[in-house]
Amino acid sequence: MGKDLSYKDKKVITIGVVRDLTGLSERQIRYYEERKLIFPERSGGGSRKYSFNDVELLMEIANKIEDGIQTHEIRREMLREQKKQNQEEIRRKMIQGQLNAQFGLRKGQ
Amino acid sequence: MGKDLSYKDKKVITIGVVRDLTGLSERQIRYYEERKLIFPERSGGGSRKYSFNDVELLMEIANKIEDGIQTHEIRREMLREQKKQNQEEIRRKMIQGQLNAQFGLRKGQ
DNA sequence: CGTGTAAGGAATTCTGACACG
DNA sequence: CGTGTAAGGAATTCTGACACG
Repeated sequence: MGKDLSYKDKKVITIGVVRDLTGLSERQIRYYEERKLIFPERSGGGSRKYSFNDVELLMEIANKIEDGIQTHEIRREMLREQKKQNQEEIRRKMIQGQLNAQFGLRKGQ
Repeated sequence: MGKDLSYKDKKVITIGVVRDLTGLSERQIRYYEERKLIFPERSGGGSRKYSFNDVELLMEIANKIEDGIQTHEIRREMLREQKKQNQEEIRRKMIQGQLNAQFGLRKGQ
């Protein structure tokens, strides 16, 4: 149930490493969070922790900003994409439900 | 040429996160480095950085130590494994070389 | 041998603010 | 709006050493 997100989605990278990986400034990285484009986790002491996916996302964000797109516009784009993907997932699950009802695949035993 | 080591082998995780991920103490993690079982990179300021592969390796090491195997013995095991893998790689490359010679596949145009 | 710990210092990160434009 | 920066503090990490066993 759900794919193995083990590496790419695990939030383990501190902001300094993200800075080195992306070439962005820490200021920029924190600002994109403030604008709700990126959502790091926090360590017990409060340090931000990012995933490799976050790193890739940050680079996409940086590209769009260079193209003059504003953060709130980027945010809308991202929300739209997400909604589309959620609906796809719902559709898949409904189809799966139909199949299970038809052929009676039960989970557990 | 060579596989895409992009995530699993990238050294981006600081020791505190590795501690949380493995359940080992920082002392243990540093000690296994001292015994040449693990090889983190260093940031500019000198902080250790580990890969997900390192994290997995550390858990294997911890298991062996719990089984009473000493670090120098673990080290020998690892060297043996490495040597075996290197030889496999050499063999593969030689075979590949033969095939290229036979069928004249040239690289570049 | 493998690990805990206290010690002191250095690198890292955090937040809120002022600045520019 | 997006980003730089100086400021002060807190969390993180580092090394070398002493301890136990």
